[in-house]
Amino acid sequence: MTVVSSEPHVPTRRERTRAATIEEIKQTALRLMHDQGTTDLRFSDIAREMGMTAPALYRYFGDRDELLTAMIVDAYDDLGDAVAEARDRVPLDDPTGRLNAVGQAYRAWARREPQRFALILGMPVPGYAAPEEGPTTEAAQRAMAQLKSLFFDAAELQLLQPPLLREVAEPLRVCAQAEHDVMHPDEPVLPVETFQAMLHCWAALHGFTCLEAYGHLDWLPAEARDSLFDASIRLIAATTGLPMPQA
Amino acid sequence: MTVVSSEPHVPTRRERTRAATIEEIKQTALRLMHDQGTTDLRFSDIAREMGMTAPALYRYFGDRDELLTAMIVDAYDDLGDAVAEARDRVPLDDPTGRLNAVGQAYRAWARREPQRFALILGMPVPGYAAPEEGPTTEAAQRAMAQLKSLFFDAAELQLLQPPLLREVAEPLRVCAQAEHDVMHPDEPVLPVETFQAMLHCWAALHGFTCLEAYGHLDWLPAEARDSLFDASIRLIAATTGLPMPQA
DNA sequence: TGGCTCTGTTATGCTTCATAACGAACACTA
DNA sequence: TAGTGTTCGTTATGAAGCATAACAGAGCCA
Repeated sequence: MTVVSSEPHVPTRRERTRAATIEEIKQTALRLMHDQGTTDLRFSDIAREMGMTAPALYRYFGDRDELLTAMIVDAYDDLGDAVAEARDRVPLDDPTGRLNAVGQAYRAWARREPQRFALILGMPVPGYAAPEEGPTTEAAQRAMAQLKSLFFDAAELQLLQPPLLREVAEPLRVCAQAEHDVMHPDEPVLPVETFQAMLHCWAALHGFTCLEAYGHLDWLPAEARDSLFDASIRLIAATTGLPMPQA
Repeated sequence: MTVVSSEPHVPTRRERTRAATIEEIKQTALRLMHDQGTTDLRFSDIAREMGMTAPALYRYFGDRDELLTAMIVDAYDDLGDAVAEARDRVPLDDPTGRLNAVGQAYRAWARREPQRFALILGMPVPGYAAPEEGPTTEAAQRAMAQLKSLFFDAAELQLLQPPLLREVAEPLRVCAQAEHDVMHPDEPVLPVETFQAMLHCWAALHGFTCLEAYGHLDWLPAEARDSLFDASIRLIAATTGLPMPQA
């Protein structure tokens, strides 16, 4: 029980297998969600799939909600990673290209895993009460920071033109300042109108993504949806003051 | 069983009470969803609330999905009505004001009834399979037409400037034409770039609404959210080519 | 009044979440 | 190598939900 070694924590064999089981549970739950196409998950199904009985899972997650919380955190992290990776594949001095990459990654992730997308950014799962101030909000902030940093980098390189809408109402103005002080005190302060435009950008991107991921754009053929998305990204770039590609 | 009267259908007493019961079931389900804050609904709860036993409900809805379908249709209709009513309160010659009214109505409805909003425009409820080609898609199209008609009216009055983005990729172009021919063959044809902008408009509006309704903007104080929404509406108006208010 | 339908009931079966009680494997210590 | 406590899994049990079956009373009509 007492850790004597000087290393932070040498995982014992038991801890390793335990961690592996936890991971397997989450993976199995993920696969089941994906297969069945719902955000619903049953302990019995997971256990059956793993060749175990349902009560055994309670050794690892005290509750159905606890498993859900873990999966929500994972999903946020995964989405954030996907976005960050796509963004960083485009050079810093091409912020519009980076925005496009971020948008495409966001969209692709949601289409690839609509259930996880619904889990984190949709309506809370029936019967699930998110832990207050818990790890989920942290994970959400981490993911959101990936989008913000795009604008920070662009601002630093002087690549940000004024956005389409210059006026910012007072409540949002003070709030932007507060948000900056709390979340990014070390970053240079972003123009308020850019902050406003950025939120609009997120909303527009998110809206398209939701509609598509949940099938509400199925009446459009795939290529038309792609065209529309491209157009939306260009509109978003224009409204936020990112340099337009050629045209 | 055979209807002999010349009137389309004189509802007999039994039919009236039956319809009333169906209505009460839906109302009760709605209230429970609202109270519990989920899209989950249990026959047992509804029955208990109505002073009945659960199996009795199967006389009115053969299935939990059947009840859900009915509620989805109602929700679409209700949303469509709310949007149309708000829109028509603003004169025809002020399309930007009408857009604002539509946006506010959409947003207000979603905030007032996040569960119903999730029901129709969110991820399908766990275990619910929407009937193919059923009444839900019709209801959805009716609701969506309320937004479109705003643009039709504006176009008819020559109040539509070219949108911010003129280029429209080929796949979307042909698709817009087809959509028009199928859905609104009698209306004058809308410029393709306006069609594109309109979809972007819907997505942006929907994105903000989703984020707010599901609590992902709770870190912003209410007045800041209002400001942001106003700004978004103005941005949307600008991108779609609607005349900007004063500025 | 007799007969039919409609509407509700109780009884039943299956499935899930969740807990309790128990047993076997493991790791560590003497 | 044998002993001991922890960990992990099992079966057993209970409560609740969906759904169906079988049955009983009320309404309507000849």
